[in-house]
Amino acid sequence: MNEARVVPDTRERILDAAERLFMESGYEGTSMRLITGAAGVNLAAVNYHFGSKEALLREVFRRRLAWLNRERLRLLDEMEAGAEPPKPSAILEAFFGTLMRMGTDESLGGMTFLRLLGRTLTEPADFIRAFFAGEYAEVVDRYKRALFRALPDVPHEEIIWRFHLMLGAMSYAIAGTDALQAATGCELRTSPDDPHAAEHLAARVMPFLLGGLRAPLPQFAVPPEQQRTSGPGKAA
Amino acid sequence: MNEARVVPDTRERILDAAERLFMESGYEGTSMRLITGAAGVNLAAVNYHFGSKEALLREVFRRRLAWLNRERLRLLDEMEAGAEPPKPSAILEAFFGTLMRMGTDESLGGMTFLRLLGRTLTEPADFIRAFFAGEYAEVVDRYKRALFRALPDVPHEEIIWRFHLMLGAMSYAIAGTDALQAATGCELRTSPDDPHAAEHLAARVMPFLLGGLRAPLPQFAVPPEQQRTSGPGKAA
DNA sequence: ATACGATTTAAACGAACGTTTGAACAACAC
DNA sequence: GTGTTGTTCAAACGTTCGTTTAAATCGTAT
Repeated sequence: MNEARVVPDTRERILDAAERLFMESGYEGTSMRLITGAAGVNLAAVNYHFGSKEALLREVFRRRLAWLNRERLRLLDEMEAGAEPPKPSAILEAFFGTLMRMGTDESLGGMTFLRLLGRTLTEPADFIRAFFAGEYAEVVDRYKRALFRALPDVPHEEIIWRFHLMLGAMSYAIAGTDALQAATGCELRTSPDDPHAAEHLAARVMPFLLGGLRAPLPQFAVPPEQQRTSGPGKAA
Repeated sequence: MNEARVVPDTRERILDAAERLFMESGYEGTSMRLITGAAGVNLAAVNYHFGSKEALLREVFRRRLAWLNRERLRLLDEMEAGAEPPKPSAILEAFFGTLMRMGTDESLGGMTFLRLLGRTLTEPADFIRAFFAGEYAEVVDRYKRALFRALPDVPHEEIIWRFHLMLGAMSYAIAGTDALQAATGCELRTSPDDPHAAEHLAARVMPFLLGGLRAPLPQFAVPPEQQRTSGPGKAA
């Protein structure tokens, strides 16, 4: 038979094990033998089902990002169908709130996937960066343009900068690899075990992000690419 | 002879090459043969001069962090010697501004080290996290307590959270590994080639960080560990 | 029962990894 | 000169890596 078989859970077992191990030790730090060992399958199973280790990583993310991308676009479509363009806070809530909601839903990967995502976004391997660029392109472009519309007085370049800064704060927070945690002696509880980790995160992070986005603009000359040359002052 | 020799630059050549290559490809992604090849020295030189690859990474950082830690403590000492405790903005300027100033000074590593630092802070390897915890412990503790004093109405836990979030935004920004850059089509120019990259960074990032630090506190119950139970409202 | 495609298995592949070795080489002390 | 000490070098060490192979096994349709 060729399709629609009662697929044995080998594929899923591999994906689950890889998701957890990649999160714990990174891509290069996790060997195929560790993955297949943890999944309880034969070493050759990864190459049979996915083709290569790189393809496995891509599939680990595709499985989760499909939902994330769809949900983010759906929320934005919904907001933009309204009478007036959405406010910055609503845009951030849709973009980052959706992400953090994944942390509470185990069927979407839970905190394990959240931490994996945060850590992998900073992996230097070329194929990883290329993969994310492709996976994120549409969603990021849509949200970027929504922010342009919501903040008409802020130069586009500044908005892009702050979008990246928000993403950085978010990635770092959910990654929880913070080398400073041990230094400060304060556990920030973003562990995959805490059932309320995602709620804590959201309540903690969202005000910070909004505060950063709406901070006064920097002093120096703004490239006059747009309407008014907003000097120092509230960005929103 | 046993000391004060006319040390050949082998050690420094290795450190410089390792700094650049670790920045480009990460710790696990950079082989000893690549490092020694780029430095123009023999493969065995690393083990002879440093002992192991792990020890090499530690030395790459120790060489730069010595100055960074000293300067950060000096500025804090200076501020705290004054009549009244330093304001949050001054604390952040000392902590993050010092970091960014390294990016302009090639003798301190320049943008290459800045990017390396940003990327390595998220490496999952245990020995890396343990090393940073030790290197940062004193400085982070001092600055943390300075922020407690500067923001007496904000719960300690909230300050620690925002300190980590600022660090995340900063790390991500200086790392410049942003997978989203390719997606947004906007080059954020944090490349080691741009001589003004560090100034751009500082002007861009500092207002964002301050805005985040001073954002309204989250709604939910504040642990009554301190004086007044500040509900939602400006944090500073 | 037989045939066949899909999957699993044990074993091996060549390549690359970090590290070690022991000889060669340099600079200085006596 | 000889001896000593710090450094470089080519070569090899044993291990682990991702991947491939070919036989064995399973489930089902004929």
